[in-house]
Amino acid sequence: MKRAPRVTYSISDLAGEFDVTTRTIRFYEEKGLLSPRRAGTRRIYSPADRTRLRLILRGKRLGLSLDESAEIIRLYGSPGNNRRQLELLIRKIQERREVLRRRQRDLETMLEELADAESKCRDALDGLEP
Amino acid sequence: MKRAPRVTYSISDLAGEFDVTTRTIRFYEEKGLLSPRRAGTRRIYSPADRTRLRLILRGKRLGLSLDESAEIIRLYGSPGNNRRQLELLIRKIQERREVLRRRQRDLETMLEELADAESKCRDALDGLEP
DNA sequence: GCGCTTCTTTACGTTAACGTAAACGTAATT
DNA sequence: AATTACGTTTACGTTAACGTAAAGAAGCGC
Repeated sequence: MKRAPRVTYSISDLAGEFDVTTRTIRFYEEKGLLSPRRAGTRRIYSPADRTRLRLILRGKRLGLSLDESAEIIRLYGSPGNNRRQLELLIRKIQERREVLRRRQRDLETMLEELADAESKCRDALDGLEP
Repeated sequence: MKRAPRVTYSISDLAGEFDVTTRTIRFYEEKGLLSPRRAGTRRIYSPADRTRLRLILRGKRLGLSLDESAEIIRLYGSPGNNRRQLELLIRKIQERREVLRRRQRDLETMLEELADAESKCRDALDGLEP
């Protein structure tokens, strides 16, 4: 029998890895987005906690508020036993996907516009050095 | 000869169209992101102003700060006469594109995860009603 | 056991991005 | 002329998301 690998992280491990301050991580906990185990008074983070943190930060980069990220994370975690619950959950997920697809289009547009701007710059440069 | 179409918008026109408050639009002006013409004391927005506003709001949805959006908008607007200027501009644009491409990957990942969560929900539902 | 580093809680401060309200001007409608 | 609708400036308030600082535990390396 193999032992479970038993990977854990300290708060500054995670802070270092994701390039945020420990204050930020504690703040997320305060808001209910993380709830690490404790060893006495110290926080011990599991790989699952780490994943959560990554989700939160990714959400932030995409312009989600912490509350929005919190909701998404609840979506992942809820086992959803009841039938009515499950259907509601699916609807919620679909809503989220809609929003994200819209952002995807926003991103496309923005990238195209930037590409356009860049090529215009290049044209201007070419016109400058015959 | 055709007349120029002479399209203009009032502040509440734009507020209505983009679903923001007039306060928001004035705030953007205060920050230097918009500078509409005036008719006496009233603000008159051109199609170009409208486009700017759209850029700003799109940026917001993608998690850009107003300052970041301001920089991007300057990128579009700057004629870039000088050669050194042009090269610097191209570099800036490329930086921006890099960041956006990363967000694109973030978005992909998030969408996949949501799709996954949804199908798991559906499986659970199927297991419930034979 | 001692110093050093890392961790803890508590609490007040800060910044961006607006909200909200007052007090007033102007333009069209009735 | 009075009401209604929309616009203006000025100014203080609010919220999210942390920053910063103080003061004290607790593990570890020698």
